[in-house]
Amino acid sequence: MPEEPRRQARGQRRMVQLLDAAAVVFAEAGYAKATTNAIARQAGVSPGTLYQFFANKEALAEALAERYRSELAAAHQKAFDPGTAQLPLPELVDRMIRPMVEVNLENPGFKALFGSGDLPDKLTAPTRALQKAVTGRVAEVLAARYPGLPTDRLETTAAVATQIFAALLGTIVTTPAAHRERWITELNQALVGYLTPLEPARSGSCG
Amino acid sequence: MPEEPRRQARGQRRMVQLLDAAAVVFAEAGYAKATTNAIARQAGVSPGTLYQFFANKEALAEALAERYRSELAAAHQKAFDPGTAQLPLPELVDRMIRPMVEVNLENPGFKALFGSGDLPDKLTAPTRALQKAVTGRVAEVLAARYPGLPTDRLETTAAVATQIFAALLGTIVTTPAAHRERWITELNQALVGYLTPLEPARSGSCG
DNA sequence: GACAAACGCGAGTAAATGCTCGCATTTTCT
DNA sequence: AGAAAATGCGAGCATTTACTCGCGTTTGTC
Repeated sequence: MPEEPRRQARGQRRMVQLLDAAAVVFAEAGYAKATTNAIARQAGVSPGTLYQFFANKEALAEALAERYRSELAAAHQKAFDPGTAQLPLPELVDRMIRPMVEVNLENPGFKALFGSGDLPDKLTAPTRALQKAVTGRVAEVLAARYPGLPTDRLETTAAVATQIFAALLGTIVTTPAAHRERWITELNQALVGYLTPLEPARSGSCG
Repeated sequence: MPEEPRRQARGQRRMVQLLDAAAVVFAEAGYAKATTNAIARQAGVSPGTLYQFFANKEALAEALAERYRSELAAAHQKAFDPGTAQLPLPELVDRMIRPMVEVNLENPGFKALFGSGDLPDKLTAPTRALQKAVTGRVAEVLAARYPGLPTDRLETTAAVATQIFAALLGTIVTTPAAHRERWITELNQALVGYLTPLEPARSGSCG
């Protein structure tokens, strides 16, 4: 197999440019209907140039998914001081939700790679990686808050919470900003409702 | 536009056969990657024959969605005696969930038309119709249980509940039957948790 | 400056795919 | 029986699309 060429500064910039273009086109058309020619055009580049940097459409999607993965990790790291896990549940959930919604609003292509279930088998890999990264984060937080929870129960809960999140994400990001808060509240309530049974009984709750 | 020919019994059977085949192929490949030639082959029929009965791929999907819509309605009608709405919340949710899961298990193509977000714009119509039918059912039940709820709040709640359901449906139907119950329980808990705040306070709950 | 490697182009290709068309067979109607 | 309508076939068309290739330009290194 041909080895990766040693990239020049110009090439690195082109790659960023192409990923940006891919994000736009994926967001507009979805992965399946997005064409590599359209991505090249969006980047102001010829199809040949695109293939100088990415072996195929799948590799492009993979690289884009990797970018999102790292942006997500950064956003979460910024939102989690140590001690966050001890906050009241609604606030904890809020702190997990907001950064992810923001990443989604800033990166239009995210949903196309994260949410959709109708992708060709080959793309399952990058998508699964994204989902797994998110689920992993959620699991960490749950583990910090509920130290007594058995591992398998924890993983199940994290998976369900992530899927609920993914389900409402589409509605949230496609809603005009004016009414967006309403759906975020709704998502918050759904997650809080799902997680509340795990909370230890609060003293004084029946004052 | 050419009017629909008067179908013979043979033709009606072919249409059923083609819808069955479409369901299988959609389920295996997803809508986008499913080819009409493959559907015809699956039905043991030539491509020309397929187009004798369905104007195009979209019309095929539409007819399939309509079939699912009616199966769903039948399943729900069977599950709802009058008075069901007054059951304890977990049981009510269970009664809503089970028939839909069953319909999904019996109809492999359902998820491909119901769940996926990456569909071409044209298919948005049948998909939306399916989602709307389900959401409508949910809204009816919620209206019966919570008569005081304002309409917009009711619709929002129904939409969210439906999306949560759709999100976990994929996991449920792809899980081997042995572990399926576990995920159904999880879905139940998520929905109960989300809806509990709407319940009127139970007397004696702090006995 | 000279050489190689990376970059860039865009017409072109092979394969896939939704769909058509001419023609043959079967069913329905009178 | 005979006409008309419905059903059936499958080679093949028109289009799309991921990807290639030959060749020219720019960049980095000595």
